[in-house]
Amino acid sequence: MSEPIREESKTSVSFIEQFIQEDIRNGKNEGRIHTRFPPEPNGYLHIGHAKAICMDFGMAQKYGGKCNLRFDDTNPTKEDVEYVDSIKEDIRWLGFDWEEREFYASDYFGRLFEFAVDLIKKDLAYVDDQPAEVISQQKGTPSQPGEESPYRKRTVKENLDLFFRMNQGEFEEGSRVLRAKIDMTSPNMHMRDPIIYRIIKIPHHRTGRYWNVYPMYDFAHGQSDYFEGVTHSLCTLEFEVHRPLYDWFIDQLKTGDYKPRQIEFNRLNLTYTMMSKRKLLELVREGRVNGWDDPRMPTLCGLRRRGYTPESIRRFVDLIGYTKVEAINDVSLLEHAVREDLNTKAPRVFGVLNPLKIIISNYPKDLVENVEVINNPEDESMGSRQVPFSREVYIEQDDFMENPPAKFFRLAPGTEVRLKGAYIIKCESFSKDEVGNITEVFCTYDPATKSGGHMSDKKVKGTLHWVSARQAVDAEIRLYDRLFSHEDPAGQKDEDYRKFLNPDSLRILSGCKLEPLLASAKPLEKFQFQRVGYFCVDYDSTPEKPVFNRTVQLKDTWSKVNKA
RNA sequence: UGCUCUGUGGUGUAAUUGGCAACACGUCUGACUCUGGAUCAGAAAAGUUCAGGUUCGAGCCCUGACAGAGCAACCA
Repeated sequence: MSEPIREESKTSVSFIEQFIQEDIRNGKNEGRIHTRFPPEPNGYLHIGHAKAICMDFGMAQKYGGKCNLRFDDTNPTKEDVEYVDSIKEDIRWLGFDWEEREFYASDYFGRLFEFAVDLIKKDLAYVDDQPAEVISQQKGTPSQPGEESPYRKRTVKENLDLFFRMNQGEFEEGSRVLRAKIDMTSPNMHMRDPIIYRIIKIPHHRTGRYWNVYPMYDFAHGQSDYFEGVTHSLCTLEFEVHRPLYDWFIDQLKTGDYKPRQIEFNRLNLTYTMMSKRKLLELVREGRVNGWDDPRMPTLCGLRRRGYTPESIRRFVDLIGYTKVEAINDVSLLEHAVREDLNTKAPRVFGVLNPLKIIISNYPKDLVENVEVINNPEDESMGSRQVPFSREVYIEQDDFMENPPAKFFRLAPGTEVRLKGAYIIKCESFSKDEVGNITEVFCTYDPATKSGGHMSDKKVKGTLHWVSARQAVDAEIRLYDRLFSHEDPAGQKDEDYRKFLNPDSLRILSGCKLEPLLASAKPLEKFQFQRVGYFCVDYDSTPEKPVFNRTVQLKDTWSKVNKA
């Protein structure tokens, strides 16, 4: 027998990978492959970042290179150590390792400052004393060229003096900036004398009050790549127009042949999902969700708590691919990826969400039997377990119908069904309360039909999952639905997205009945409740009060029966 | 009105670099019933934004339109 074709060999090679292969072929940068993942520590990582992480670390892995983790911490007004820690945890959880290469743009503040001084000396940078609005006005518009600042012709000596004094804290925030001297008439706005240093007096989370000037993104990113020996700087599409500036700075800086290269790819967008860090922060602050790790959030910690596996997220990223098209990916593909993964990993267990009591009138009152049930029919190695069975059991409310339609194979007056792993029972009668709700169903069982017994091959139309009433564990189950009811909340006008919030995104069911072994389930353990869906034990679960989050629903094909 | 990028079934991606447009998700059929909402079998669905050109042959090359996105933070 030949080995099945490896998943990897079926996947096509992205345009980025083609560039990388070409660079290796040409012996560029001695054939080294070195990437980096550069988050700004101003929020939690979400599934969009997972796409970048998989690319950055994935390419290094595949081509025997390295991938650095670098925190892009050039703006102390927005950043915090809280985020640094969560980012590291989430990358590890996803399954990637930066080894000892944990870097910070702030590590390079000294060298960047020197480089800026260098540019000043070469008359390629100057201090501008104008206020922000004036500088912005002089920049022109995308269709109209800008005009030069009156300070553009300052002498090198004066620029040097002012820049040092800016850093000594002599001037107020906003009073002066350092700009690169490039071309105010360039068709590319980013080349119109970009601001490269600004005064900020808020302490930095790592360097404290040491600096009073901080480099802008464009002045830090490429250079940091260069300092670290990065060869391929992969980022998202919106940085495409920054590339000439990226190259300009590195050309001023580089001394040998080595040069990093920026390549852009498309961002991950998901239907019904909002990925803007700023807006996610708003949802947290306004209390519309219960924190960054609320299972409805698209954050990695939210998905983790919801029961998504790192494998399923990596698989999803692999499925959607990397291109330059602004795509909106269907969440159903992500859901498919989790089902696919969990289907093989999550043991099947009995859990009844909406219990209906069955009383088996001819079953001995005090008898408790243990019946054996397979843990995963797709994987024998997962073994089996014992489940207690007794005279009173719960089944799912919608597994019983008083007036069943055609093709309803479950329990109804006069019909027989098998209780999975146990006996065939027959419905004899049922009782209702004043308002007409069915309260109890009375059945009889046939002792000869026990699973594995001599009459066990008797045919019945349906099989139901159940939980023994006396031994059942009462649990709380949280059903999560999509946070937004609009397919593209992120595409809406800034403040509009709130009106697409789905009021039913969280439903809490209490009094759910589970089989006893689930009382000792550990947080983050995953199960498939037979016929109901995939569930994950929540962090705040206790043996006294187990709490389960629904990871994802099974595909609902049984509803066809109800429609008929 | 400028510059940069992008247009392939409903969605996301392929197409050995010029050779019968393929795969996945989704949708719809059907089979299977000691639960597996799994699995299996099948179907519908694009002629590649449009118009020219080169070629025996174009999704791919050329020209010109059209459409969408990004760019005017002392954010990243």
